[in-house]
Amino acid sequence: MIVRTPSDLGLLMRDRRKTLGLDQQELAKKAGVSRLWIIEIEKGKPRAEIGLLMRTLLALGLELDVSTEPVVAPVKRGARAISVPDIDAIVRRARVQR
Amino acid sequence: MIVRTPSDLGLLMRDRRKTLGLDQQELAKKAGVSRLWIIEIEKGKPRAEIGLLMRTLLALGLELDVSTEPVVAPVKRGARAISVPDIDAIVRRARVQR
DNA sequence: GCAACGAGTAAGCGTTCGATTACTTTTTAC
DNA sequence: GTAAAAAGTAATCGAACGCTTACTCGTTGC
Repeated sequence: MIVRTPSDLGLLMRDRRKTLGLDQQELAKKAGVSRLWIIEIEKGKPRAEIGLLMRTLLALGLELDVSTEPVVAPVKRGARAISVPDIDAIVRRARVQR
Repeated sequence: MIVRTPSDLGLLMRDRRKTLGLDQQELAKKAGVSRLWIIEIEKGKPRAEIGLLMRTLLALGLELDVSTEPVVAPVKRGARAISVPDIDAIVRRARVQR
C-alpha cells in the first residue's frame, strides 16, 4: 500500500497489529517502544522518529519499499491531456504549521 | 528498494537528489525543511520526524510503499530447512541505546 | 591565485519528543 | 451486569529536535 501521510501509516500499522492478534502492549515490547508511542503513531503522529518507526514496522513484519513515482501512463490518442501532478503544490499542502 | 534502516533511507535520498540535479538548498526549499535537516537525514539520522521525511520524499518524487514481508520461498526437496527470520532478534539488534 | 559554489560543522534557542506512572474510558467475555 | 483486559488520557521531565546564523573546508572554473 502506498503511504503518503503519517495517518496512512498509522491506520496501516493498527490494521496489521490486529491481523497479527497483538495488543498495543505486546507490540510495544516487541518493538522496544512505549505503549503510549504506539497509541500516538496509530493516530498518525507526524513528528514521530523514523528510527522507532522502522523498528516497529520490523516487529510487525512490514516492509518499507521506496521507489520513484511511476511515470505518467501513455495518453490514448484523442484523450485529454493528463495533468502532471504539481509536486510543489502537494508538498505545500502537506506542510503543517507547528 | 527495500529500506530497513535510516541509513538506507539517507543514501537513497541523496542518490535521488543527485539524479534530479538538485543541491541540498534547493531540495530543502522544495520540501520546506532546513538545509541542515537535509544534511542530517542523508547521514541517516534515526530521530528525524516522519512528517518532514514524507514531505521530502514527495519533493523527490519518491513513493513509499508498505507491504507485508514476503512469505518464505518453498523449500526444494532435499534442501536444508530454511531458517525463518527471528523478528525479535532483528529488532533487538536494530535497537539503539540513546 | 582566488572567487564562487556545494557541502559540512558549531552554537544558541524555543519546542516537542518519548518514557514513565497513574488514572479513566471502552471493549470483550462470561 | 460486571469483571477483566485493552485502549486512551494526563502530567512530569530530561533529552533531542529542527531552525537560524555564521563559519570552515573542498572543488571547480576563470
